[in-house]
Amino acid sequence: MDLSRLNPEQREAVTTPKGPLLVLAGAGSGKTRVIVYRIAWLLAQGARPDSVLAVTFTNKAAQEMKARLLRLAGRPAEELWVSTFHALGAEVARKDLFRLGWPRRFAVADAGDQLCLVRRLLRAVSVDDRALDARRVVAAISRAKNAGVAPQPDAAQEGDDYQRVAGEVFPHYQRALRAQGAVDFDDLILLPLQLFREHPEVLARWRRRFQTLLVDEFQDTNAPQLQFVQALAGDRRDVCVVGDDDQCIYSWRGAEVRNILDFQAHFPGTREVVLGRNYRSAPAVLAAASAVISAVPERRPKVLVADRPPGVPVQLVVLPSEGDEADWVARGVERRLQEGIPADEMAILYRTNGQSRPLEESLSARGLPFEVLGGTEFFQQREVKDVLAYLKVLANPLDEVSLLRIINVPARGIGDATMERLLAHARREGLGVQQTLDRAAAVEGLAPGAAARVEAFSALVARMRARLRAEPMGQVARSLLVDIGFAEDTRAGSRDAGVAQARLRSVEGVLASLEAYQARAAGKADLISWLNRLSLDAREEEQSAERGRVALMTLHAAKGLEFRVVFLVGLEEGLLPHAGMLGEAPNLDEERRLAYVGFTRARDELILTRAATRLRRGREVPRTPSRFLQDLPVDSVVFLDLTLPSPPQAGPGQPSVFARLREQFRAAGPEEPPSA
DNA sequence: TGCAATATCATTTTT
DNA sequence: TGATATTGCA
Repeated sequence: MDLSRLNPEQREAVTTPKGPLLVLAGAGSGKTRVIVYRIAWLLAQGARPDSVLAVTFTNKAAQEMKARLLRLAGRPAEELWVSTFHALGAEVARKDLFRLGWPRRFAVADAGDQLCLVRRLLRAVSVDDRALDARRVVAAISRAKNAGVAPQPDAAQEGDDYQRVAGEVFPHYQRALRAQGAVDFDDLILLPLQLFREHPEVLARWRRRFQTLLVDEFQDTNAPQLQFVQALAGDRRDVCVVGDDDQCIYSWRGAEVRNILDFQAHFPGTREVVLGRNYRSAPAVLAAASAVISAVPERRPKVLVADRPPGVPVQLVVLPSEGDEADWVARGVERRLQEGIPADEMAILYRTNGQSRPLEESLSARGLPFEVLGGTEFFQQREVKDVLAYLKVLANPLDEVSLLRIINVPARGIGDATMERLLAHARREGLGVQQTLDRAAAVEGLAPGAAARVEAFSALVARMRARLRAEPMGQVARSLLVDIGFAEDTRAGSRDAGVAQARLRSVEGVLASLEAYQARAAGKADLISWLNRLSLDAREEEQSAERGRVALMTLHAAKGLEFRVVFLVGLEEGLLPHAGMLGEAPNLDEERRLAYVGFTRARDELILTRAATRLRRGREVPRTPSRFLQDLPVDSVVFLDLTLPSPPQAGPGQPSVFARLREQFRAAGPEEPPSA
C-alpha cells in the first residue's frame, strides 16, 4: 500500500485503527482521497471487500468514488458497497418492508406523486386548497417526518397555517401512500429504522453484513440518517465520517451540522483528524472563498492553507442583462477552449435551475459542447409525466394517483363528471379505484356510453399487464403508446411541429432508458425496479456518459466536484443569497456556505458574474449586487464593469466596499457603480 | 365532454 | 414571460 502520495494528516486519517473516526476536512483538502485510500488500506489489512459500506450523499459522488476505488484497489473494489443513504434504505426496505405491511414490490413516490397526492387529499379534507400551496404542505410534512414528530393538528404555533394543514393531512397522506403500496423519499430512511426497531433480526443481519462504515459529506446528514448510521454501527462502532461544517448546505432538508460537530458525543472515544491543507485551488480563489465563509458566525474556525503557486486573480464582472451575462460567459468558455482547456474542465454554476436557460441558449448559439446536469425539467414535461404514469399504473395496480392522471389522456371521453361518480361509488362500496373501473356498468348514474369507455380503458390496462408477463417491457411500452395514439395526440396538442418533435424525443428518451435498463438487467428486469431506480437515481446514464462537455449545474449539484475553471453567475441579492420563499426568512449563513461551496469548486480560475438587470416575469428588473461581494478581498479580485455608461447614482447608505469598487471601476475605464 | 380563450400567478436547493 | 387553472362555449 503506497501512502507516499499523502501528507501526514491524510496518512493519519487513512491509517487510524478501526473505531470511530472523524475527519474534518476543509474544501479541497483531499477528503475523497482520504476515504478512498482508507478503504484500500482496510482491504490491504485484510478486510473483506463486501463487508465495507461507503455511504455518500449523491449518486454522482458514489459513482466517482467507486471509479477511484477501482483504480486504486483493482478487482476487489467491485465487491465494495458504495451507495447513497436512500439507495441503501431502499435495499433494506426491499428485503423486509413486507413485515410492516407493504407489498413486496413497493413503489417509490417521487416529488410529483407526492404533490398530486397532497392536492387530492387537500380537496378531500376540503381545506380550501386554492389558497394553499400544496408544495409547502409537502415540505411541512417532510420536515415533520424527519424531525421525528408527526405534524400536530392542534397547532400550538398558531402562526403557521401550513403546519396546521400538514397536521390535518398527514395521517391521510401516510395511509394513502401505504394503500398504494408506496413510500416516499423520507420513508426510505424512516421505515428501515422502524424495521430495525421492531425486527431486531433484520438489524442483526445488516450489522453482520457490514463490518466497517464510512460516510462522506457527513455535515449533510439529518437526524434519521445519523440514527441509521448508529444502528448499523452497533457496538462495533467502526465508523469513519468525513465532512466539513462549512459545506453544510442542506439544512432545509433537515441536515444537522451538529451531527458532525457533536460526533464525539454520539461516538465517545472518537479520534479526530483535521485536514487543512488545500491542494485544489489557486491562492486567489482560496482567499476569496475564505473571506466569504469567515463571515459565518457559528463555525469551527479553520484556516485553509494554499499549497499552490499564485495563479490568476478572481474576476468579478458586471453585465447589463442576463442575456449579456450568458453571452459573456459563453465567449469566455469559447476562448478557453481555444486555449486548450478541455470542456469538461469547465463548469458554469448557478443558484437556481431556472438560470440555466439563457446560458444554454448562448452556448448553443456558439455551437459549444455543454451538458445541463441534474435539471428537473425533463421529468416535468407533461408527456414524460404521462408516459411514466402509464408505466406506473401497469407496474402497480394500487397506484391511484397515476391512474387518475392518465385515465383521460389522451382524451377518451372519461371526463370529470364520470370520474366523480366512479370515485363516489368506490368510496361508498369501499372498493379500490381499479376494481370500480372493471365493473363500471354497475355504477349507478353512469351513462352507458361512459361506462363502456371506462371498461375499455380498464381492459386496455389489463391487456398490457398481461403482455408484460410475456414480452420485453420496452416493447410493451412502445405498443401501448401506439395503441393509445400518443404520438398523434401530442402532435395535435402542440401548435408547433418542432415542439411536438422535441416532446416526442423526450418520450423516446424515457423508452430508451427503459430498454437500456432491460438490456443491462437481462432476465430479471421489471418495471417497478426500473421506476424506483429512476426516482432514486435519475439520469444515471447521461451523467457518466457525457464527457468533453462544459457542465452546467446548480451549486448544490456541484458539491464534491472540481473544475479548472468555474463561472459562477447571478451574484445578486435575491438570487445568491436567495430571497427564500414568501414569508420565510432566507438562511443567510447557508447561502453563504453555498457561495463558499461554489467558489471552492475552482482549481485555477474563478469568474463571478452578475447582471445589472434581469428579466423577471417578462419585466426587466434592476438588480442589486450580492452582499457577499462586499467581503471579497480586493487584492485577489479584478473587477470588470461591462454595463453601458450611465450617470452614476451614489445611493445613500451604500456599504463602504462599494466605494472601493467604484474606485476600481474609475481606474479601469467605463464606469457604472453597482446599482442599489 | 372537449376545446379554446382567458385569467392567474408564479419566484430554491434534492434524495 | 410562459406555464397552468379556469371559464365559457360548441
